[in-house]
Amino acid sequence: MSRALHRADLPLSPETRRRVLAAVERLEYRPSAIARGLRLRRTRTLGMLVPDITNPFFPPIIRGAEEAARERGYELVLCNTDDEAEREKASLRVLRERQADGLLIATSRMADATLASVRRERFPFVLVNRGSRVAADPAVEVNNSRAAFEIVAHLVGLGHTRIAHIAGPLSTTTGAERAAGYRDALRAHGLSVDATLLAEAAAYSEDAGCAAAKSLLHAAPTAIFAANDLLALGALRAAREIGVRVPADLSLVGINDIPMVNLLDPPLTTARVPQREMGAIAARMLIGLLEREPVVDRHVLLDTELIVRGSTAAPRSADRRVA
Amino acid sequence: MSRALHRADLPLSPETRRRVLAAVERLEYRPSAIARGLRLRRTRTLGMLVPDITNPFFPPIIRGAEEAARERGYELVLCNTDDEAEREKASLRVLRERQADGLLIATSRMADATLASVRRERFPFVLVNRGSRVAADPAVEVNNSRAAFEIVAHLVGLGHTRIAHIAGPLSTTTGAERAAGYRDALRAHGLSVDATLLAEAAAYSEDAGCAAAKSLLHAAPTAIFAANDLLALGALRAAREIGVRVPADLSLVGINDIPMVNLLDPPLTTARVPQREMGAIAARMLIGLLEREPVVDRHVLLDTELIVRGSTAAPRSADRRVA
DNA sequence: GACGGCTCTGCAAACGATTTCCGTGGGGGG
DNA sequence: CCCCCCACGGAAATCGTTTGCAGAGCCGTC
Repeated sequence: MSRALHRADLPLSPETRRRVLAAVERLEYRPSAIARGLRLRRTRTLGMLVPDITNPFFPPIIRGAEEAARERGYELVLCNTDDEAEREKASLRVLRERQADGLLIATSRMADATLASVRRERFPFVLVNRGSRVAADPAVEVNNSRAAFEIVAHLVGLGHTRIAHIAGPLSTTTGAERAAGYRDALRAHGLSVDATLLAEAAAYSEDAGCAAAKSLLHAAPTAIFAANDLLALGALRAAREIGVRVPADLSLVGINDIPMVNLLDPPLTTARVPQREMGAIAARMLIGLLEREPVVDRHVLLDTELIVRGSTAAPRSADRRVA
Repeated sequence: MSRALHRADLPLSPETRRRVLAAVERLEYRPSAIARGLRLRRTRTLGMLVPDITNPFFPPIIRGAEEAARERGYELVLCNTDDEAEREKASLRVLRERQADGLLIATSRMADATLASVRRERFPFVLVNRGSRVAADPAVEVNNSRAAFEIVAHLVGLGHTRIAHIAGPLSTTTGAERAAGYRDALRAHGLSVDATLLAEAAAYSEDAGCAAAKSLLHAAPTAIFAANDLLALGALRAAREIGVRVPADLSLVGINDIPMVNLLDPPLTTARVPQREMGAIAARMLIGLLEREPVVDRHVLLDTELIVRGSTAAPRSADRRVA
């Protein structure tokens, strides 16, 4: 029976196969994924760890992964970790109990110990939107330094010289790489790196962005490059509260191009991350590893696309110079 | 063994139980949810159907459901249906194969046939943010007519008399109920219902809202009540494109209070739906049904809370009258 | 007519946990 | 001294699928 359904390679007369299929139809036979999982010790299920599905950055990644997985007959099971080690461990336990075949890890700062334990147990995984200290870990990342470089170049091109940066938590690879990219870009454009123009946000949240922006605004930057859109939104709120106009007094840039930032007033200039694609590539990579396909490129770097909108403009001094 | 772990009621000396637990610890024994599911024919898994996780309305509902489920030892498996009958059927098949114990159905317009088949097979389910023709179906809904009434009352209180409505798809229960509530509220305030001030959106999307708003603006309303925030965002875009100022020329209200609408300029007046709570209540209700608990209230109606922000103001004529 | 190569069928084992059933040994009560 | 009950250990059945193996037909060839 299962021979007729699954093993196209086995010799089997067309007539027999047809009869089996007819019986399947008639009895509305639905194989039990549970029993199959028990026997095969694989469930065609991928576990995905995200910090928080409520963060608009993640849903498109999830959908991308889900679609790529479904194309190959895999399902996706989601776990929110809230970036807490406790929840990470609990999620891992659940996914292991349910026999997930592999893991997509999109938590920006999973405790190193947790990641190490996954690695030690040889549980297949792919990192999404983050790297790790271990170069051999398969990962799909954004070219953060290049994104930072383009953003700084855009601001410099508009005439800005006092460009501040709200860094993401430096414990995350994205936060660290973007901050490094910011510094490199400043130097590449002959600008000095001023410590008063650099603040580390406590988290990738609007509140943290607001707090960081308020401290930065004392140093009177003409532009702020925030490490992601949520931080930029916080900075926008801070600017409003203090009475700084965007973009007249302050240009603002984020990263990610999450939904709705195009509807803000002013609409946010940002670097678009191909989220769906990122999720899809990661899922395909993981499935490739699981099925031991030969040529799996274990490290993908995705480029961002700078989307210039209304939140960036020439600084006032430059205006005057032109006028 | 399983006696020691699961059956607290059975007689067992404390010493023996302790020894078993110690062995479990030592061997790092992790029971396989797969094998247990096969034997027990229940998996402590809830399936959840949503149209699109990318729609910011759903993630908080999902998290609420997930947390309530986890509290009782259940997991949540998510399926996006994109409101397509095909995908709905496929998702149902997957969830059945994987032996989900019950379903949370948050798709606004699941094909009646699909819902009927679930009902016929006595697959336990709870409807979320929607009702159904069959009154006996357990559901957690929003008091849509009351929400619509409050919104219209707010606009009337500001002095508006030409109040338009962008209805959601009337095939959805939310769309139909809100449109009905809008009409009732107009009549209750002594205003006539004008067909030119009513448009049905093709979908709950920003684009559909933009298109509907453009057609409505010909009738020169002083306020638009959109059936949800995404539609309101579309209306906002339409107003901007046409050069109508919000709220000076046009007041705008949505429903849901999805994230970031408070950051728009102007921030959106809307009716907040307790999304997390809705998800949590639905999950608890479903688990109650599954475990055959006696007193399960099969129909919950949640109230919204009107959040007045900057997108609503007195109409210009009223301004003049007051001045 | 025997034999080899097909196709097909049926049997049985395994996957891992739960549950039930039964047997045994010891201790306490009658 | 006998009997019964309790705590515990061990064995077996079960869930539904996959898969290996053995054997039964059947046909064609030598």
